[in-house]
Amino acid sequence: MTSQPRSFYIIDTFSLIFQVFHALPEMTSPQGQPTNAVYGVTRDLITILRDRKPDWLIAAMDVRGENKRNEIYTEYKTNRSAMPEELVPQIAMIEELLAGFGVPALGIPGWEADDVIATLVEMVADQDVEVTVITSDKDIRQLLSPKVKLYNFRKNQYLDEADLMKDWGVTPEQVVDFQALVGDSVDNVPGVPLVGPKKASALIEKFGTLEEILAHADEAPGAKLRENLKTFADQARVSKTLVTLKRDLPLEVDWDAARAGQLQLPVLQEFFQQCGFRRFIDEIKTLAPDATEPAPPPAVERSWKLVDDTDKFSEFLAQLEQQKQFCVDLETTGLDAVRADIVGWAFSWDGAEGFYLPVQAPDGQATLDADVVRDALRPILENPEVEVCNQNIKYDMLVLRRAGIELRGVGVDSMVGSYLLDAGARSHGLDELARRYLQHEMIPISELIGKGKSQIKISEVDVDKVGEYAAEDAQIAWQLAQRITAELKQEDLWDLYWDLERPLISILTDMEFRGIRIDIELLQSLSVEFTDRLQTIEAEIYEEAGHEFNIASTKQLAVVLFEELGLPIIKKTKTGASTDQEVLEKLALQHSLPAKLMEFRQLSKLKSTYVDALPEMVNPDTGRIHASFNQVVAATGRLSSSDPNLQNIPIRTEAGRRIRQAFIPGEPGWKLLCADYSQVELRMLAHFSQDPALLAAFERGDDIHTAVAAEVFHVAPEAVDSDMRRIAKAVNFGVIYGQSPYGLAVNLGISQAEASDFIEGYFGRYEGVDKFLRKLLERCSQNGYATTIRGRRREIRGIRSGLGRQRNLPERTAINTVIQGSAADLIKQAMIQTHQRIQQEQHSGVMLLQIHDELVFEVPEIDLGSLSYLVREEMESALNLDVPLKVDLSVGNTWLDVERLD
DNA sequence: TTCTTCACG
DNA sequence: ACGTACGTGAAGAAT
Repeated sequence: MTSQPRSFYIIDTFSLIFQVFHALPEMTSPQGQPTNAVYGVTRDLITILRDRKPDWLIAAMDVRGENKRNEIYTEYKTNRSAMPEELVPQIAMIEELLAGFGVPALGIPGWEADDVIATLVEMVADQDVEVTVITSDKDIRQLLSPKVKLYNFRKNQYLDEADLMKDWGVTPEQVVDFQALVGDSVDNVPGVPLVGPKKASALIEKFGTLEEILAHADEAPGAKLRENLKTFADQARVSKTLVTLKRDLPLEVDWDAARAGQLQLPVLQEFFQQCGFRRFIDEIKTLAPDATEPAPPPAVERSWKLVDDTDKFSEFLAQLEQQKQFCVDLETTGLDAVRADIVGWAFSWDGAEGFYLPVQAPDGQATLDADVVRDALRPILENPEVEVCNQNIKYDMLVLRRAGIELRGVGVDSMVGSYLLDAGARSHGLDELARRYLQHEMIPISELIGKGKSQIKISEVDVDKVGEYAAEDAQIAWQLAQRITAELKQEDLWDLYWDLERPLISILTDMEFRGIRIDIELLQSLSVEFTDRLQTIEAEIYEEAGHEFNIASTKQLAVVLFEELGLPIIKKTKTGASTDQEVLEKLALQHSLPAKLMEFRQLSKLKSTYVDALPEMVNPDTGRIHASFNQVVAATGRLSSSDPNLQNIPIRTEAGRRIRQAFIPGEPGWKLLCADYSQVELRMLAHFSQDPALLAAFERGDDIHTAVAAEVFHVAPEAVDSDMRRIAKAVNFGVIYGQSPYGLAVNLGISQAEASDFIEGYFGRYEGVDKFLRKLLERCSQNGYATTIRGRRREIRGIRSGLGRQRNLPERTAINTVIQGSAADLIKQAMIQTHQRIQQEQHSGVMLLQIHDELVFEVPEIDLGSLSYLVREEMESALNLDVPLKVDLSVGNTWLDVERLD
C-alpha cells in the first residue's frame, strides 16, 4: 500500500478577494460596515476546509512596499485603478479572519503574492506533496507541474498542464515566453504588438523559446510581424522578466502553524457575530479539530468487466441476484427516453467494481442478446425489495418501461438528493456532482462520440470505450448515492427525500410514459386560421408603417415606432427601447399601430409556441405527447415541465384558450378530469400566520378576495364592488410575493401613496400575517435558508433583518419560497396519495399532468364518479393544515370544454 | 450564447 | 438615483 501524497493549498488571497467582492451583492454588518468580500472569503475558506481537507493551507499576500518590478519597468501595473472604496476596510477584516481560521498570511514587502506562491511551490517541490493554488491569475500558470494544479473557485475549474496545453498550446516552462509576447493590458506588461495568444502559441511551437523566436524573427509570417519582433525585441525581454516569478524569496514558513484546521472558535464566533454572519457561527463548529465528522471515503480504485458472452452473463447474474442494492445505468440510442433504445447496461454495487453488458455494438464485436438480458433482469428490477439507484433514474425507468420492465424499488437518485441539499445549485448533473462530492472528473461523452457535426452513434463506438464510460457512470452514481444519503441524513432531509421526492420519481415516470393525446387536425386547422389572420394584420402593419420590416425584431420595430412615427419611449431595456406589451398598451392611446402589433404578437406567439410546435412533439409510436416533468429545476420545490412545457398552455385569452381544445382523452368513452386547489397559497399563508380573520374567512368558505376587500375597506361583504375586489386580489397576491407599494401601484395603475395605504390597511387588519412575515425573515436570516412546511430548504443570502416592511430581493425571495414551496410540498404529497389509491383500488384512470396547483387525469366515463371522489378526498387531506383545503373538479371531452362537477 | 418577449401558476 | 412582485420554458433576433 502506498501512502497518499499530502495536499497543500495556497490561496492567492487578493485574487480571491476581488473575485468574491465583484460576485456578491452589497452586504453590510449591523454596524453598517461593508462585508460582502469578508462573507465570500469566509464561505470559500469553509468550503476548502470542509470539502478539500488540505493538510496545509497558506494565504499568500501582497505586502505594501516599493514594487520590485517597477525597478525594471516603471509602467508596471500603473493601469490598476484604485481599490473600490467598499473593499478597503474589508482587507483588515479578512486578515483578522485568516488569523481566526489559523491560516498564516505570508508576504514579503515589495514582492507580489505570485512570487510568494512560486517560492512556496519551490520549497515543497521535492516532497511528496500535491499543491493546489486557488487563483484566477494567469501568471501562476508557469508553476504548473505534475504535482501543481490551479483551481478557480468561482468557475469551479481545475487547470493542469494538459489544460494549459489546450488553452495556450504551451508547456509551463513556456508560459513566460508566451506572456512576454502577448503582454497583459491589465498589469501593463507591454509584450509585442500584433502578437496575440494565437500567434504566440504558433511561434512558440515553431521555435521553442522567446530567444529563438527573436533570433529567427525573419522567418515569422507577415512583414509587419517580422518588423515588430525586431523593433520590440527588448520590450519582449523586459516583459519576460516582469512576468517571471521569483522562486527564492527569503520566506520563513512555520509548517506546523500552516497545518489546516486549527481554528480559534471563540475568536471566529465573536468575529462573525460582529459581521452579522450568524449562519457561520454554527457552521464552523463542524470544522474544529475535535469535530466528529466522518472521515472522507478514500478515493475508490475502480475497475470494470465486460460481460459479453453467456458464460460471463450467468456469472454476472449470479452475483447481481445477491445484491440488495445496486446501481444501474443504461446507454441508449438517444436522449428522448420515450424513443431511445438500449445499447448497453452498466452496473455497480460497491462503486469499485463495474460491469458493462453490451446489447448493441459495432459489427464484429460480441454482444449479448437484448431479449435474453432483458428477460433475465426483469425479475430483479421488478422486485420491490431491491433498491436501485442511479443519477436521474427517471430516465432509465422510462427506457425500461418501453422494454416492458417496471422498476419498483427506487432507491437514492443522486440528482434528486443533490437538489434537496442545495436547490439553488446551478447544476445537478453527474459531472458536476462528481467534482463537488468526489473530486472526480468524468470522461466526457464527447470522448466517445465526438462533438457537433461529426458525432457518431454510441452503438458504433468500440465496446471497450463505451464500457469504461458506462461503468464509470454506474460506479460514480453509486458512490454519490452513498455520499448523498449521508448528507441528507445529516441535514435532516432524509425523510423529505424518502417519503416525498423518491415516490414522486415513479409517479412522474408514469405520467411521462403515458403522455397526453393531442388532436393534430384541430391544431392544423387552427394554424391555417392564425396564418390567415396574421397575414392580414401584417399587411395592415406594413401599410401604417409605410414599408415592410421584420415585426418580430424588437430592434427594427423600435426604429419604426420611436424614430419613424415619433412615438415616445416609455421604458428601456438593457440594449434599447422596450416594445413590450405594457409599452404597446400605453402607445395604443395615441396611435393605431400598437394595437395591431399586440394582436400580431399574440397570434404569432400562440402559433409558433403551441399550434405549430405541439404536433411536432407527438410521438409517432404512441400518438401522444410525452413531456418531461423536471424535479430538480425550480428553486422553490415546484416541478417544471419541458419538451414541451405543458404547464403554460394558454388559458387567459380567448384565442389562446382554443389551443386547449386540442388536448383530449386518449380513448373513446374517456374524459379529462381536472382537479385544482382553490387558493392554496393564501390558505398556506392563513395556516402559517394563524391569523384569526384569515382563518375564519376560509373556514366559512368565503370568497377570499371579497372577504379581504370587506376588511380592508371596512364595509360589509355584500357592499364589496368589483373594483374593491380587484384591489384586494392584487394585495393578496402582493403579500405572497413580498410586495412593495411601487409594485402594487404599477399593477393596479394607482399612485404609490394609495398603494401604500392599501398595504397598511391590509396589515392593520391582518396583524397575524405581519407578525408571521417578520418572524419568517428573522429565522431565515439566522439560518441562511428558508424552510417550507415539509422541511424543504432553499439557501438565501443577504436577508437584512429588522427592516420593517422595506424588502429587497432576498427578503421577497424568502417569503415567496416558504409559501410557494409549501404549496409545492402539498401537491406533491397529494400526487403520492392519489396515485397510491388509484393503484390500490385498481382504477384505470391515470394522472397525466401537474400544473402547480392542479392535476389533470384521463378517466373512463364509467369510473368518473368514484375517481373524482377519490381525487378530491386525497388532495384535500394531503396535509393536515389549520385551514380547510378546497379542490374544484371539472370534467370534459377536451381541456377547453371542462365543466364544473358538483 | 444572450436578450427580449410572453405563455402559465 | 435606482429599481421595484415570486417561480418557470420557449421562440426568434441579435451577438
